[in-house]
Amino acid sequence: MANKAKSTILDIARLTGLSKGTVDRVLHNRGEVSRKSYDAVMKAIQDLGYEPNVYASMLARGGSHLIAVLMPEDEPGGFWSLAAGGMEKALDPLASGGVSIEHFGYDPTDVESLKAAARKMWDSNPSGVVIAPMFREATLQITAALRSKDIPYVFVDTKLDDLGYLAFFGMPMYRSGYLCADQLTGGLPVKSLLVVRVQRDVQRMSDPTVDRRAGFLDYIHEHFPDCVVHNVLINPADIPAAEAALDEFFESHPDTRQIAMFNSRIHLLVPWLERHPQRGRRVVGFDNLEANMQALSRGTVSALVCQHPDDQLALAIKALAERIVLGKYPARRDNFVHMDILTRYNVDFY
Amino acid sequence: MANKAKSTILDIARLTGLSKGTVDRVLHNRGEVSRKSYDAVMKAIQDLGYEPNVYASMLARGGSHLIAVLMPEDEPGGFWSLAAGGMEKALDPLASGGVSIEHFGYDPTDVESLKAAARKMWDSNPSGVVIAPMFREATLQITAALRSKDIPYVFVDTKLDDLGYLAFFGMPMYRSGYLCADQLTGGLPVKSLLVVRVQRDVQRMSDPTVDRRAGFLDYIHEHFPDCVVHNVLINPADIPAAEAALDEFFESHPDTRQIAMFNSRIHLLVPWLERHPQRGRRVVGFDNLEANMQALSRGTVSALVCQHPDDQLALAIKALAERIVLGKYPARRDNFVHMDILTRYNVDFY
DNA sequence: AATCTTTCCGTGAACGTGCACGGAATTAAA
DNA sequence: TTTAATTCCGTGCACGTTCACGGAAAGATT
Repeated sequence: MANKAKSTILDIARLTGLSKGTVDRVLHNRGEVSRKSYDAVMKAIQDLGYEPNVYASMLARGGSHLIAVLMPEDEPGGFWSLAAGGMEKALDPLASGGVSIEHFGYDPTDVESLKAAARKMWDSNPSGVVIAPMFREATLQITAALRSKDIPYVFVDTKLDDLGYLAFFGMPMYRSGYLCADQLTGGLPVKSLLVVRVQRDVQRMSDPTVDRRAGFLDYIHEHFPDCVVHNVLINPADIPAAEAALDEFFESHPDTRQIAMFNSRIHLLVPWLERHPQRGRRVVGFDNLEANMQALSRGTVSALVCQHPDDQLALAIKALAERIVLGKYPARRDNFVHMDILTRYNVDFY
Repeated sequence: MANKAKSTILDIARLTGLSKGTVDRVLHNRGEVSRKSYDAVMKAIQDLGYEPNVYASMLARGGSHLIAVLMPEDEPGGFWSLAAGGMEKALDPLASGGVSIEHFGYDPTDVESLKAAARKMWDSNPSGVVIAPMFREATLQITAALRSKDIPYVFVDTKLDDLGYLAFFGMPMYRSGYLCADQLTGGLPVKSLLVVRVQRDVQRMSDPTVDRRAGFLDYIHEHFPDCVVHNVLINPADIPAAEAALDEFFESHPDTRQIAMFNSRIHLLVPWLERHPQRGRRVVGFDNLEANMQALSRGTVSALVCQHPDDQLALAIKALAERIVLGKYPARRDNFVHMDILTRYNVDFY
């Protein structure tokens, strides 16, 4: 911006009477330079409006920056598999070459597998790490270690009460619950509705959907104080039992027309829903999993609120890459992706 | 992918017994190389799985690629101003340095201004051009000239019946009308509704909203054949007259509750709407203009269907940059951005 | 056979930065 | 004063491409 003719490291050297070696040292502040020279170079950088040439830099360094992704792994078509797709997206052809990405997956229900993944991650000697935290304590240990080695890390999906993170990319969970309730009711009074929830393990994992649930309930209570919110708990591993629970519920509440789920597994209900069609029913779930979108276009599901986990991951990686390669800090530390509403009429273009 | 150790231009030279100069010539196929050598080099490229090093390439070329954007210009906060924001977005820090962008604006109601802008554009000697076409004939002349100079161009927003374009980024107009109708009615039967339309100039400009209107009407006729669709024509330059027209309409149709507009100017109706509140009214418009979003969060407008013109432009520029810098062709030629539904409950995170 | 074209190809200097190496300048220790 | 340690700094090669320049080889023309 300052000078039209892009100034180089050599210009700074000439201007200060130093050599490019010294300039290089202050640019990467790795010491071995006197206070006087340091100040002179800094001033020259300001005056000339110097900006490093990324291409020359990348070329000289010979690439090889590793960004590690520490993220749960699930079945193909699942939420985390969808998110994993964002890694390719981030490897934009123009930006690639210099950075590579490695995915260290772990079982979201098993702390030990996280620790194992973290060890492997550690061995790969990454320049930056993306973390989707599931277990608070274990993750805090990891981030502490990263901080002590000055390795930047960004959170995705869930944020921990940790202060050293470079950035966070996620969804505004409370608001997403609010939005979900609005989509479910269409803004029209409802007497009773059903929320299907998944039984959580006893382990104290971080569960972001509690905020979503709060937003949902607040909307209902604010708009329709008389509405009764029923709950049915299911176990994803035991579908027959889950369907039996639904049968039982609708036996005693045949008039309930609205069904919501707060995680990405609404597709689990689809077979049952399609065997039990109901006039005027509305079903709202979350996230653009392939199975969910199919149910959407068949009309079984009315709407999906999407947070695009792949975009979140891609943005996280990009922020990390900019930090590592250019030393640039993200504009905002906490970034909330926008919530998209998917219906059968706009699902085709996803 | 083929070889782990990234192969270079020099590897190819050694393998073929030629020199890097020759290899370079076939890589950019600018002739001056015998058939035999050409084939040999091509084979070696295949065998080694050679991929050019973008950084070295950019560095050597010394940057300075110009992408010209030939796009209408309107008032601040207008549709095209929003789109223009995508230019910055495209200048991703990691990708920048090599390409610069220049915007050549024109008056969307004046063919002559397009021609003038095209001349300026031509003088800037661009390596690629993004075009948002408004006038068919004049634009076809421009693209013909571009083709004769082998300058790639991509269409944005509207596509012309032109075969030489590199890519197109736009919205599925017909489907967006369909979606709009669904959002307006909520899927529930409606007896009558109002469409507010803008008087078009007589000039034969390309007007993509006719497709949108078709999609809208088809939805209505398919779902609610008894519904009457009323039209009110307004002139954006004469708001008082427009409001008078609305007064007149609702005088004779007091029961009509749903209002739609097919372009981005729904905000023009907002003052009138807020002076004439009506219980149970639904208003649906298009595009995330600042004024529209404010009306949304106040509840005056019920929903907006957004096509993110800025993203379209950013994607277009990116595709062009990849073509110019890397010689890479986009995966798909016709790209439809997804349609986002905005309500007052998810507008905050845009 | 000599000269002139034409076609093809190799050479070498940039591009701007990173980094290892060694050496100068300064200060401390003898 | 000499030597050793320390702090600071300059030199020069490497990274993989691009491109202008000049020249060899082959063919065409006398």
